Amino acid sequence: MIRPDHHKAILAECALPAALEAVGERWSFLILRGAFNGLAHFEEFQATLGIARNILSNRLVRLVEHGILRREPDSADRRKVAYRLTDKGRALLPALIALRQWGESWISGMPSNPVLVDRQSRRPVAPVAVRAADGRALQLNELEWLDRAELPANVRD
Amino acid sequence: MIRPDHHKAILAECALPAALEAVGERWSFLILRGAFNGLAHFEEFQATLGIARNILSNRLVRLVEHGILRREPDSADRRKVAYRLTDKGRALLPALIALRQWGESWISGMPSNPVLVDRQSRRPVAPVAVRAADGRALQLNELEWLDRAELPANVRD
DNA sequence: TGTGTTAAGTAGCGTTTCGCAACTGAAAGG
DNA sequence: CCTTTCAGTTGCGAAACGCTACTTAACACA
Repeated sequence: MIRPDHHKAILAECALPAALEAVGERWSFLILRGAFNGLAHFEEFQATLGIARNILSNRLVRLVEHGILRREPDSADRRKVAYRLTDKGRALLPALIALRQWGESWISGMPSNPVLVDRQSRRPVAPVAVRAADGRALQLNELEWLDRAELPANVRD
Repeated sequence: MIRPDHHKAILAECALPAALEAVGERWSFLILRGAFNGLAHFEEFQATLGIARNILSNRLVRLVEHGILRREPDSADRRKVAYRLTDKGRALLPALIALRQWGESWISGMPSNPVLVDRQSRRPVAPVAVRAADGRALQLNELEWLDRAELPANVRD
């Protein structure tokens, strides 16, 4: 158990605030969802999401600054600019899917469209879960928060 | 592949906007992280997170309205109120951990504290990943977005 | 070469949300 | 009583958001 007087110090060492600073704004996740679904151009995002143009502009700049999207001008048509996911951006898929699945289960109550499927089986992906190193899905009562200093030394890094 | 003219209609059927409406505000995830770490009282959240009191008050009300936290007055000391995670709130753990792990890998570059460990092995949990129904972790190139209508009928629901 | 259209923004302006600090009110505690 | 604690609320300035209109550069084609 974590001692109450250490909560503040401990929670400051968490990467969650840093992550939220990059993608925590209202539209960021929706822009990323669009990108995962193949949107790439300013006008595509704008028309699809219905986001205000100045906000979209601002979010795209910020996502590029954070290295989540890459801004690549089209050499064939120099009016066009494509915003594409970087590896860093693609790495957000589990978080995005986890959030979407939560919405399906606990808010909308129905499966979203489009469905993310495994290309081989063409079946929907499994629910995103927290798992042990060996792959077992873990419930909350099988989990525990541990101060890093209390970790067995061999797994500390 | 999804036809461009259907993007708007299709993305409207997604549960992500609904999820973000519930937990997409700036402090919501940090409040939840606090709750997962055992915080329960107004003053605890306020002192630990350094959030403005009016914002905290507003967020707690909203999270309770969404059924993510439960507001339970303390029968022994009637000044005190405990905010505790509901099942709906607890179900957000995978999304929260996925986001935190992304921050560790791509922003802070170091493991966060406290560490979430499997109680049995006392080792950190595995990276949250998108997996096939059989448990295989899937890369982005093994995934595909499919319109629900194109799903094999036997797995459509 | 002029005319119209498209892509990607920018600018102006009102509304909403955020954040700080000070205040309130009820309930312990001594 | 008198003080402290807990959980908020209020007032007000600053920042973010959203709508609409405007701009700028680059095609397209006659």
